[in-house]
Amino acid sequence: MTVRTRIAPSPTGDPHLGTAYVALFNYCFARRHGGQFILRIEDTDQERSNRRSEEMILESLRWLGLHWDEGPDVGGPHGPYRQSERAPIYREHVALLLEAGHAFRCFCTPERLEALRQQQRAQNLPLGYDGHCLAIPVDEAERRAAAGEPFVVRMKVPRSGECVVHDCLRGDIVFDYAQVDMQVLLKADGLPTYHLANVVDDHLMGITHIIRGEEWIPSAPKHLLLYSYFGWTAPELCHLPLLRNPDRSKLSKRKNPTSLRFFQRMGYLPEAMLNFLGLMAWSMPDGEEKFTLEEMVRNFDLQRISLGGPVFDMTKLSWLNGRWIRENLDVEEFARRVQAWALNRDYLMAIAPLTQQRVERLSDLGPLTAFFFSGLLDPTPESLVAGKLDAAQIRSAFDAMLARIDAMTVWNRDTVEAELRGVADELGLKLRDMLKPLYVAITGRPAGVPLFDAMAILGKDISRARIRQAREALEAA
RNA sequence: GUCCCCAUCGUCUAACGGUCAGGACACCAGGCUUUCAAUCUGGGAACCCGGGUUCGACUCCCGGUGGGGGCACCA
Repeated sequence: MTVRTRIAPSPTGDPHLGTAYVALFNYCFARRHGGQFILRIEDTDQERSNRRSEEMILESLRWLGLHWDEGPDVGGPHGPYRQSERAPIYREHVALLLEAGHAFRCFCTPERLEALRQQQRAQNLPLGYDGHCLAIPVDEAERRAAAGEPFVVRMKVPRSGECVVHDCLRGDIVFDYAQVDMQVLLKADGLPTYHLANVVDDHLMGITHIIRGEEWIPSAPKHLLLYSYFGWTAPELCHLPLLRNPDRSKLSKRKNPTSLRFFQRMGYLPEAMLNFLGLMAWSMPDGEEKFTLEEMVRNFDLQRISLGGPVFDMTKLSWLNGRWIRENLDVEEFARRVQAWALNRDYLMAIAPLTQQRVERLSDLGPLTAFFFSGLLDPTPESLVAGKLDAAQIRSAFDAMLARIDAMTVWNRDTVEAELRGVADELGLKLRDMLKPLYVAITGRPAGVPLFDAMAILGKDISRARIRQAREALEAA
């Protein structure tokens, strides 16, 4: 049996560091055992999934050099590799479960379910479906469904007994079935939920080892139950510890930069990123900290994973990145990397129109545009509070901006302007007053090229990180 | 609240019953260097607590505490 692993990102936002981390381990495990590594897009959430996000995720994983053997872009014998294109497959499988009595139609309204949850919460009961629609006779359920009444399909779960989940790192984990929810498998829109799609696809795609984040442990019993309902052998399960923020909570974009694009814009090398991710929860047998992807593959062993959730420490990443720059690039290659990073024609052409009118000598360009070629700026509190607003006002303005920026999917001059005007209105501030500290946060100086254009060019990730850093500078003051 | 997972320097980790608990980042002090880096040398810094098991526990078991995650028609 050849080993097959997969990374299955959901295209609902920026390419996440955690995706790269899990992908790396899946990649290494598959390669180490001469197997295949598959990329599958989990876009069953019609509301949140979007193509742009999918493109960015693929782009970032390619940038890192984690090549997949099968995927939506390269195809393969088990396609399609995009779940939204597999709807008929899931419906067939749901029909199988329904027929075998392993699943049932549920006509409960979202309102009823919400009320149920509230009641359970109030009484400190475990949350979960109460089995209301289990009582509906099958022929009646079929009639109502045929008549066009909206419904979902839920899986049946034994009301007693226990389920043993074998995790290859933790050993056996025991759950009472009583605490496993009767999960929705097929949503009212006809698309499957993660739980169903994931099981069906992993089986059909021949996945032998599921290496995923620890957050999935609690739903493993549902997955195992589904495998047994279908009469399939379940893959090996291996749950990786979650990457953490410095405060030890699960790594999140609210607290830290998590977008792979951010790290790219910051000037980290893909080799160093991968190397550092390989240092998260894993170590080389000889303790060596600097290694290539190939070396990691050659030495990879799941048993060397440590289970405490690692804090992602950007300072150490920077040190490692420095080593890669110094030790692995000759001057020629270093120059090429820099050029590809920001001294390329596209980037310069975006900046040129903003600067031409503002220089008297070409040499004025340096100070005027330094912030375009920088990472984080580390502004002082004094420089930020130079305008009409006081520190507290600026802080809340920054908070409001960050909230809006997080929600933005389209990033350009006009959308940035619109959102920032929105923030000023929301806070009852004059745009001009609010923009002054923002200008310093983004460019590090009191004046220069137009702000909205600068933010558009810098991109969402760096812009957001600079605002967050400025906000923190004021906090400390 | 409830279920589950986890627990070594501030951080990433090594150790898989017998080590003065090792390395790395960061920090501090020196050396080298025209500056700054880089680099070299040195330093401080950890086995969460309490019970067992054992001749012997960081290592195994139990309890506590602490941290984290899950509890959606999101993944």
